[in-house]
Amino acid sequence: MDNDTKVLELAELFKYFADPTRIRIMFFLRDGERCVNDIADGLKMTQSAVSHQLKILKTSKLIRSRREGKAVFYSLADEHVQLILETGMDHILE
Amino acid sequence: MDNDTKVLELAELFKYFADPTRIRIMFFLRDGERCVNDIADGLKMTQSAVSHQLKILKTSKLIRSRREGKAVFYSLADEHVQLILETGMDHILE
DNA sequence: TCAACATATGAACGCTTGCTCATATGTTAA
DNA sequence: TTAACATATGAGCAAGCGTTCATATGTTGA
Repeated sequence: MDNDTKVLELAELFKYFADPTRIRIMFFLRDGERCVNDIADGLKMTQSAVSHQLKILKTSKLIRSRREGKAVFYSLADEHVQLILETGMDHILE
Repeated sequence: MDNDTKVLELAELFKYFADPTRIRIMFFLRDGERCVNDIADGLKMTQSAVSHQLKILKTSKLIRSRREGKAVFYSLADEHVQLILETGMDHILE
């Protein structure tokens, strides 16, 4: 991967963290997996808006999904996601 | 600071990392401070575009500036900036 | 198979953002 | 002060993005 590609992908990655709704969703998933409806209820958002954002987060590999019957459960993809969130938070709180 | 404010500020922070031009500028500053013209030359951008982005990065406290004669030198603000960039890069390269 | 529920998706709209172009401000040397 | 250089800024435009609304797809139990 050349440098230009790295820069583009890095900017792309941070773009997914650059929205309050997605941050809230990722924070909401820190305690473990949740289904779409629970996320929508918990964050007081429409099911549609949540689902759109979940798709974006999943496509970007920041979250995972698992179907169980009618429900689809989402969870954070790996510890990088948490680390990025926490480093950002450290910066904010400084 | 309440949670809503934290989320908004965190999203705001990542927004500044979410642009290839700003990433390139920050990478360009990793080796030490540089003046506006050197950045524009090094990144093959117009002086105006660079200056606009530098203002954004400085307002958001991701970079610092220091005037020396006609030139203004910019540098990364602190180690959080580097850490966020590096953690993001680790994620990309995984 | 059909009704009820859970989730996903497409279109459209309003808002934001990064660029260019033109111009303004700041600084030094003469 | 004035010319020359370095940097900053304002207006305007094109592209991208998050939401809502309407609808489609997927799944289960009867």
